[in-house]
This record gives sequence, C-alpha cells and structure tokens, in this order.
Amino acid sequence: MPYDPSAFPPFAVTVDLVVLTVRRHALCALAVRRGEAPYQGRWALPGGFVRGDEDLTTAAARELAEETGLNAHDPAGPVLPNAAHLEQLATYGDPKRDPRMRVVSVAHLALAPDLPAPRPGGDAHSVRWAPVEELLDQEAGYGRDGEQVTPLAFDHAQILADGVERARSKIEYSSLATAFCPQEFTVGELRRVYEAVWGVALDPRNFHRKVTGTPGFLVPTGGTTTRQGGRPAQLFRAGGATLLNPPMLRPEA
Amino acid sequence: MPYDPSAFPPFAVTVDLVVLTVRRHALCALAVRRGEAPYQGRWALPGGFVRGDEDLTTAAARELAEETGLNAHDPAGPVLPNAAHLEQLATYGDPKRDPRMRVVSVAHLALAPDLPAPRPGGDAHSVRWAPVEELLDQEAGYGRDGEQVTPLAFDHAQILADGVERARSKIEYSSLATAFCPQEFTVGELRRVYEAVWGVALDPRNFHRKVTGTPGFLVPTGGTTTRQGGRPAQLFRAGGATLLNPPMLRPEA
DNA sequence: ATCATAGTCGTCTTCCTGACGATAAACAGG
DNA sequence: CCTGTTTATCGTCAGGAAGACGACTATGAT
Repeated sequence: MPYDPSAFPPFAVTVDLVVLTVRRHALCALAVRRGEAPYQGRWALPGGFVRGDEDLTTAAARELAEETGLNAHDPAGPVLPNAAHLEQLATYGDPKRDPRMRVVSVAHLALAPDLPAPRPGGDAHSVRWAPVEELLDQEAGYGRDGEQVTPLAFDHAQILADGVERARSKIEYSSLATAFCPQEFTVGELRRVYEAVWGVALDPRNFHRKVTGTPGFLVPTGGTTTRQGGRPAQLFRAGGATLLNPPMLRPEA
Repeated sequence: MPYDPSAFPPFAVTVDLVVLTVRRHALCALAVRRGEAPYQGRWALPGGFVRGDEDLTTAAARELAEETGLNAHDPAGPVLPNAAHLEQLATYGDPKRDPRMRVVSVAHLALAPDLPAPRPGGDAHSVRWAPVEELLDQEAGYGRDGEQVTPLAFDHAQILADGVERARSKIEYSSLATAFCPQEFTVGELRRVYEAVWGVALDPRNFHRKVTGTPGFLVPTGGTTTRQGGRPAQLFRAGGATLLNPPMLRPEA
C-alpha cells in the first residue's frame, strides 16, 4: 500500500493507569471520580492524554506522579524511596470505547507499596484506594447521592481486570511482589502480599523456606522488627534476582 | 485536568505484525521489503494503518490475512484449516520512531504453521520468511545491490525481539506451541518446534512423557504417520487445555 | 540381513513441594 | 513471675515431577 500522509484517520492517544497496592490485607486499586460527562460521577482509572512530544512510558510516569506522587522505578537507577514498578499492560482501541471520539488507550500497570495517605493529585477531584473486588463487582452500585458509582467508566473494568490478572500471574515467576513492600520488609509481610493478591492462605513455614532458599531473591539487612507483633523478624531488601525459578506456586482448588 | 476536545494532539495508529513460524528447524519471521523512504530497500515487519472504524484486533487480523492468507484463530469458533494464533504484543510510541509523523504502533504476535509457499500479499512488494537470528543480527548486512538490508526499519528489531521473547516464554506454560504445527502432528514434530523456538535439544523420551502425560494437552487422532522416517508415530490434535501446569521447563546454561 | 532413524516404555536418582511437628522470642494480662 | 497468644523459624517426612539414560519397537535404506 503506497504511503499517503493524508490517508490516515487521526486518533487521540491516552494512557490509563492500573495502580495497585496492598492495604489492610486487600488488593486495592487507585480510582478517580469523574467530574464530567460521559460517565459523570462514576469511578474511573486515572489517566490522560499523551502529549505530542512524549513517549508512552513517560506519559504514564507523569500521570502516576501527578496522581500519587510516586516515581516510576528505573531499574538502572538507584532505588528511590518513592519508587513504584511501572510497566505497559495492553492497549485498548475499540472504536466505540469513548463516545466522544476515537481514543486509543495504552494501559499501564503500576505496583506500589502501601502509601501513608492516599493524597489527591493536583486536581481537586476525589481519589481513593478501593479494593479491586469492589471495583470489579458485577452489579451496579450506588453512592449516597443515588448516583451510580460502579461499574467503572468506559472499559476500565476490563482494563483493571487485565491488570489484576497480570499482577497475579507475574508474582508467580518474578520477584515483583516486593514492589508492594516497603524498602525493608519481613518474610511475613511479603507472604501477606501474596495472600492478599492471590486471595489465599499460604503456609508460613513453606513460604519462608521458599523465599529464603531462592538465591538472589532476598538480601538480609541485618536488622529485625517486631512491628507485626510476636517474635522479632529479620528484615530483608529485594535482591537482584528478577526471575524466580522455579516459580512460586499459586495454590488452586 | 478538565476535558478539552481540541487539546489532544493527533496520532496515527498502526498495527505491526510479528508473524512467526518454524521452517527447516529454525524460527522464522515474516518480513516485507520497503519500497519507499524512509528505510527504502530495508526489511520491515508487515503492518499498516488502523482504519477509522476498526478495532485493533480486527486491523491486525486484516493485515495478517492480506499478507499471508491466514485467518486469525477465534478460540470460540471452529478450528479453521488456515488459522493462526493472534494476540496483542505491545505498543510502541516513541515520538521519533517514525521520522514522518507521530505514529503509535500496536504490535501483534501471530504464530502460524509452516506454510506451503510464502505467497506475496496483494501488494507486489517482496515478502519472505527469514530466520529471526538473521533479522536480529546486530551488524548491518548488505544485499547484492549494495543496499543495506539489515537491521530492520524503524524500531522493528526491538518489536521482533519482544515478539520472539514472548513466544519463547509463552510456550513454556501454555499449549501455544501447537499453533506452529499442522492440525495433526506427532510428538516428535511438536518437540522439534520447541527445539527450534528455544534453540536447544530436548530429550525425546522425557518430552514424550511430559506432553502425553499432561491431561488435555494432546488428543490422539488414531492415525499414524512415517513422514519423519523411522518408526511410525501417533498423530495428535491439540487438546482443549491452554495452560500447562506444571509448565514445560526450558533448559538453561 | 544389517543399519540408521525415530518413536515409545521403563527405571533410577534428585529436587521440590505440601503437610505439619517443634522450638524461639516477643507481648499482654493476671 | 507465669501463662497464653502471636509471629517467626527450623526440621522431618512422603509424594510428585524432572533429568539422565537403558531398552525395545517399527519403519525405510543399503
């Protein structure tokens, strides 16, 4: 097909973010309330237009910083205190996904440790961490004012579901679960991350054997903590290994 | 950020295809020769603009059919003879990836059985199956006419590398390797697919035990064949199982 | 007939996992 | 101080899966 610069239809390109964290033993996602039509008053994933001179990853990192104050973690750079894992998830381009115009959205997945306070971004609209169970609940939910608040706006329920599934499967064979933990954490805290993301209970003894026995996964820092109560636990940092082999097995049935 | 319909920069959106097959015991990708600038004379991945009313997957399936005559396999539908596996790979949107304008490309990965003849598509430009090793070779290669033919145009080397890596890892834990085989195939043929994609040698006895012992992976058709020489081998079709648990282990070191 | 080739079935050892007992070190409350 | 509770950590044992590899089978080629 010969190239004709005038022959392509124009698209708007956005990035949408699935930002996950573990709060109070539940997997939670960041949601923002829409202030305008369409889907006014409904919850949606944070996101925005990609600028004309901006890479997709850059746009996602910018949106993440605007909404949460988190920095995208650069594997090459130093470990920042406010660093979150950020990766591209998938792209959604159904012609009718946005009633206003043709929008292609490049969804990204971010994994962050539990933040002290879910601070609203630069905009005044409301932002919150909501358990993914709640956001993905099939039935329509209504707020105090009678407005419909779930399901999520646009195709964001699908995007969120895809992001959650990506996170669930990826912690099986990578060390990504540490992205949900603070810089220093205990084996028990890491186990609770797995339990929250998978929604299962894991045997503490076998889990301990598995993670401490995988070379390069965890590096002891020397310190201990009793912040979980009980016997003091060793503190670890994430090791250099990013791939778990053999993988952590997700219990089933 | 308030919504302003005039505030978004226009993008062109394309789909690019990483079409993989196994030919003569080597993993090969479909490449087309560019007839115009930029990168005139260089090889590139097949692809094209997404139409104004077209879904991304639809556009990818259309391009695949135009270039190869293959149909995208619909998991819900019947098994077509000319069906290939098709899935979204990733999206590439560096502002400078195309010197002409701002183009975001949604790359897709297609896996196809060895086709009888690599027939050129509707366009007259040349198309060929090339070993991925060759296409990804770092050093610049030159054709008979002295024109530079490698590396691939645009960021297609990166896209191809990502697609190959996706295929390599995905056959570990899914039954996707059967997408490289004809509808009926032997255990040995399936093993040669794994060997070509991974570039390793696998023990025929352990491989046989693994694939025939995984419920739902292979269903015997009753027939046998000697097309590979040696003792006649049982013919199988792909079973319904799509996830392999435990996975096929990729040897290392 | 003999050989080469490919397929199929077994055996053995090793490693990993799941189940679970036991001990250790903190805290709370009587 | 002693006891119960909580969490962490170490150890043991049985079962399953995988790697290494021997043995046998059924074709075609020489």
